[in-house]
Amino acid sequence: MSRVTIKDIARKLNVSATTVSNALNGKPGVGKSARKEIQDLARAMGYQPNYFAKGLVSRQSYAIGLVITNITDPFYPELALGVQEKAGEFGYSTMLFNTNHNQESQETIIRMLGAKGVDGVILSTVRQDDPAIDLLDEMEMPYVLVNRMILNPRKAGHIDSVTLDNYSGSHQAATHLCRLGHTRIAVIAGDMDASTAITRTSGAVDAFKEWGVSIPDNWFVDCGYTKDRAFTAAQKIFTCSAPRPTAILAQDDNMALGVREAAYAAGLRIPEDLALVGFNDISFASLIGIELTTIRQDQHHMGMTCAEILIKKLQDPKRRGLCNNVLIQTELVIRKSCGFYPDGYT
Amino acid sequence: MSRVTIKDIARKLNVSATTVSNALNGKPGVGKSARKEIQDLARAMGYQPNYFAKGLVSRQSYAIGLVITNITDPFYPELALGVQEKAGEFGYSTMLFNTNHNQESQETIIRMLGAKGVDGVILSTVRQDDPAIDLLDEMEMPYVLVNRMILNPRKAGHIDSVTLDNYSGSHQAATHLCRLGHTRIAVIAGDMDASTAITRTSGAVDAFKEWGVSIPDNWFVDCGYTKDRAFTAAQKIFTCSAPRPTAILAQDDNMALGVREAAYAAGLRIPEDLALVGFNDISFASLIGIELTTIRQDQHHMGMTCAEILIKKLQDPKRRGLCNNVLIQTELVIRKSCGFYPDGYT
DNA sequence: CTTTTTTAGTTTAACGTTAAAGTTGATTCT
DNA sequence: AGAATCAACTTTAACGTTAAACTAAAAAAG
Repeated sequence: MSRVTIKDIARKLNVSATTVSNALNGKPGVGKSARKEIQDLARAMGYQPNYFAKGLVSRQSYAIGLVITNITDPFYPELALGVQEKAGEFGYSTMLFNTNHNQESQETIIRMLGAKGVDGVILSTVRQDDPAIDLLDEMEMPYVLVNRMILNPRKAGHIDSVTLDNYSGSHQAATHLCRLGHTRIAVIAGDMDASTAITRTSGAVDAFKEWGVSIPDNWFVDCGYTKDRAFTAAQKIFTCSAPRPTAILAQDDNMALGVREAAYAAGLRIPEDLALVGFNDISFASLIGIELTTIRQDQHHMGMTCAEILIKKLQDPKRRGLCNNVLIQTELVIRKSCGFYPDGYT
Repeated sequence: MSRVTIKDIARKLNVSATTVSNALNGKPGVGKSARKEIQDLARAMGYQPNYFAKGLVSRQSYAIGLVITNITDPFYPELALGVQEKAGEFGYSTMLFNTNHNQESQETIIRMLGAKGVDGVILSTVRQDDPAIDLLDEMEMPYVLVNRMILNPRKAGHIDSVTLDNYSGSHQAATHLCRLGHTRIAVIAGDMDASTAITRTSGAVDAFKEWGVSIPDNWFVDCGYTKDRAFTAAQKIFTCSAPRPTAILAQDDNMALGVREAAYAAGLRIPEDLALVGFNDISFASLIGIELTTIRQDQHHMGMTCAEILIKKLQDPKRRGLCNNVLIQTELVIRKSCGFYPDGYT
């Protein structure tokens, strides 16, 4: 691989290595004809600058790390793609790592990213007071959070984040159920140590208040963002509650799918016996037979946005002091799972 | 980041940099007590070896590249996860790149991987006679193909690959349809320039022969591996063919979902009016209301396998000459989309 | 026409690590 | 006891690139 070095080119043309370097990097101090000669020869010889030598002197890797929980969660692929595309535009490559929700491995990964010399990190799905954040601060590694923000106002002011407008998304979803006349609504919440779940819950609670809907405590289930846990939680609600809820607000489409399976298992029809709303609009939510009413978010855009914030910050030291907290707007997508079809939708 | 160098440690302990390096890398020539002292101080100072300096002298990056078409295709996340996990076990990190089916960007990506000094590449979904392969050979970059193999016997002998046993998988699927009594079967084939599609088609064709089923030419559609194209292809078949096929063999679950939507749009019920088989068993194939009969494959295992082959090859030059072509076994998963439920399945 | 400035270079050193060759002084062998 | 071996180091150089300081000649300025 890349065996041709700057020195080889220099030797052939009887110039110094520095001149070659300057010529190829568009720096001044090289004559017009010599520059062209050098560039042509470099191309002809298939010269590729050595990444390690460059990194050693510049202390830049032009690589960023993207740390997610698990790429097999349908929430992430589109996000990862957005990050990679935007990073690619700036000439950065992306290293993707899965923590599998494991705190320890998250720290190991971050340390490794540091050792590999990435220029910055995009960190998804951190918890409040996550030690990963302190670690990154300590390493003086630039980073941007995505899909979670730090709510603690003391920290929040200097931590960049790109998140959904979870409050208004969840408010929209809850309002939709209330408007359809539901008054017995259960909320299957994601991990309540996550900013998304906290904010989504408060959006729903406020909507319920506005509509005068009150909900028993045991219909708020803090169950963790997985299909299986949502299945179990829903099962419990269906068997233990009389009267049963007529609607369920799941804070995530995967969880909604879990609820759906539990509902079918309990002999309930959707939407006839149970209205169901999800959150995320993963690709499969639109399939015939599923047709989940949900809150759409543009993960691709989220990915692009956080990559852009990070890289601009890397490239422009002036931006270092500024703090970006971007809220991505959501959209209510009405399908069939709540039993209300808008005009033109069949 | 990683500001502590070997020299800092050396200076503090009045030894040479080489001794520190040797002590930390477990090499001989360092006294027991000195070694311990060095290791302790290194830990205390938070020493992290500089990746670029190491790479510059060792010419190893401990990074591999994984080139796929698009991570948002549900086929890939599990594969990517498997690659990363296995690579991680060996201390390698993975750089993921999406070609978006674009030949040119694939070549750009491979060149960039070369420039970034990855030690090897896992390349998915190449075409027969793909220029990417020549490029990798020319760069003398070790690589393993996954999900495709090169059928041309002149080349095949020295190209590692990990693929499904597509022939027998497709044979199983076709046999299943024939055994259920179908004789009017259409095949929606993926891109016929891909080894998977070629092999899957030949497995199906052989099964049809064995059952004496003959199929008109226009019921073999070479349509490209996407849901949308499969939708269009199926639509055409439903409207143009009389009598209509009673079963469709889709060479991919996404395509099967496209066929499913087209069938519903044409007023056909599944399985009553149309039996449908997919291929891959993506996670959504099992959802209630979809319940697609399909061929399961273990992408995670595929990912692990190809990462292992690549890295073992990187680490052991003796293996360089050997060629691995691993076939991963498939399994027929019978759900409801063909109208036959085995015992215990409701 | 001398002095200053500019252009087009060169030389040196540094980034952090490690391989290779050299230097001690102690230990073992005969 | 003297030679050979060994252990525990050190010194030097190299990996490929670039920043910084230098030089020589040409061009511009006075």
